[in-house]
Amino acid sequence: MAVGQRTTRQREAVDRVMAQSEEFRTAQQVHELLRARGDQVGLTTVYRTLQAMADAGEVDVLRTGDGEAAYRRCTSEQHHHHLVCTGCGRTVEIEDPDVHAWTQRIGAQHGFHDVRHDLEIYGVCEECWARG
Amino acid sequence: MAVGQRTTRQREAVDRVMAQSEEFRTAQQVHELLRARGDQVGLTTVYRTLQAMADAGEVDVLRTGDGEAAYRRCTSEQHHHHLVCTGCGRTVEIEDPDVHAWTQRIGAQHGFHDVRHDLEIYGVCEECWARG
DNA sequence: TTTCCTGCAAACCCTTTGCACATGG
DNA sequence: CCATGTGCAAAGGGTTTGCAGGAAA
Repeated sequence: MAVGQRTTRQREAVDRVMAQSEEFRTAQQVHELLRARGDQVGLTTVYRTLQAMADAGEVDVLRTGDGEAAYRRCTSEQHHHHLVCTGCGRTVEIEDPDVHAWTQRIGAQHGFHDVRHDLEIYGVCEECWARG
Repeated sequence: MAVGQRTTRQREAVDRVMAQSEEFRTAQQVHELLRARGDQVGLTTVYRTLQAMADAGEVDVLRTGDGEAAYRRCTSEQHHHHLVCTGCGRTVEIEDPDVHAWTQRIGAQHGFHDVRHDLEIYGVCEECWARG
């Protein structure tokens, strides 16, 4: 848990669900999973908790093709990107050997401070491609 | 214009706006730009036209961080990225020597087809930094 | 006890859809 | 003509917020 937050039944439940999988899940999916396992947590709280976790850097966020926010536990502290299938949403985590350093260099060259970047890679995975 | 579509004042207006810039714009921004230049086009029509253009492969689509769809004219020009100042919005165009090739390689390694990517670099430019 | 958290309901906001009218071909 | 496009208004759907009650510290 991030500092400055209280330990509540609801947050522990969300933590547990996020901890047990590496898949991206929307807030609604997390909420449904919680219901399924008997943890009663309000949808609002799920939204707020996931946002807090994202702010704290505990989970990654991305937007699905139809505009939903999807969250997934960070599996590596190291800077990385995601290769996302636009067909099924399957995601592969990609280590980033060079891009980060390159963007820092570019930013510095142009006198920019506090440089960061967003990189998402999209494609159609083998299965979805075969399926048509 | 894509085949099988009628040429209307509204579509020509949207085409014109999209043609004159390489920036990503949301439907609402396009609508506002049209109003500003005196082209009266309904927001609904802007949405429908941009979707049609996306289906026809005339524009690229991506989702912004807060879930809006953003559209940009497909450019056959060289692939490049933008270094954007989060203070004043100033943008520097950056040539991309390696990132594109790298993402293609990564996608292929994981069996992905039709691989593309979005990369935006953010920072605070010298002036904004000095200004505090 | 004080401060933060929760959850319901309602508000929000972008986007899509139903429908009657307008218009390109 | 008539198939397609347009625009208003209303519905959709995910997400956020106001607020009163509840729980952690």
